Amino acid sequence: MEIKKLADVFKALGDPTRLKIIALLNYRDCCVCELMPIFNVSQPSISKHMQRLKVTDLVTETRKGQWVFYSLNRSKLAEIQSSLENFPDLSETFKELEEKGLLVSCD
Amino acid sequence: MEIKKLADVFKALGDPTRLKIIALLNYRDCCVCELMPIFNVSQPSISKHMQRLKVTDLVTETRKGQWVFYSLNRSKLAEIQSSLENFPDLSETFKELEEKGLLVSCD
DNA sequence: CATAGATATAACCATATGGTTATATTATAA
DNA sequence: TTATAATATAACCATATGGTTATATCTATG
Repeated sequence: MEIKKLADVFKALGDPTRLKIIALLNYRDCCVCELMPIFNVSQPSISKHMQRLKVTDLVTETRKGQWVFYSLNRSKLAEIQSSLENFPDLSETFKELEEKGLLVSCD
Repeated sequence: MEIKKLADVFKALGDPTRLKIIALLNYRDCCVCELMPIFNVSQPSISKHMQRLKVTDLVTETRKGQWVFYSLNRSKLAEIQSSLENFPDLSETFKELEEKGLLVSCD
């Protein structure tokens, strides 16, 4: 995943409320009205968190009657996980710094 | 890791500059003056990013003469990784919701 | 000791974020 | 069709964030 996109996903994970929502969805799909009483926040607040998780592809939604159930996108989580051990190869960047004499040599 | 702390770490990862710094440190330890020319930002900006990565335990620092070299804390990364598949058990939360009749039953 | 280089900190500013209340929108039920 | 429940969106506000410039701190060197 490209760095900017990956940062957006980490930013989405970087909020205690959203992180707990993800832990809850890991247990079972939920709709907004179920999540509301867990967090002491308004309905629009939860709704906005869910949109944020949706646009970053961390959850998917399924309408069931008047409810919208959100599910954890486990494959996205797996993708994030692997991105933490497969960083982009930036050796080219260091080669350029080397050529420009911008690398510190000490010891 | 407790949710609030974990969110702080994800927040630290949730910035393109810091994420690229981490990818660079994955290749080799760096000091602030080496990172500066890579990003088109000021020295204090890089310095603040490094402090942020330091307080979240994502990097460690070692002074070598007038330079401070930052290293990636790989065990912290591993910890983050495992936190993405070991969420806290929140079944108790659902039990309470169940008792209060706050869970939606449909289908 | 005085100077210079590398890094950190302070103070400031524009934008992003996470909450709120008010108001759509959508789907079920009367 | 009208009323109600669930969700989404709009508009707003206080705080966090990421940048800046100016300045302090720390280390090596003349």
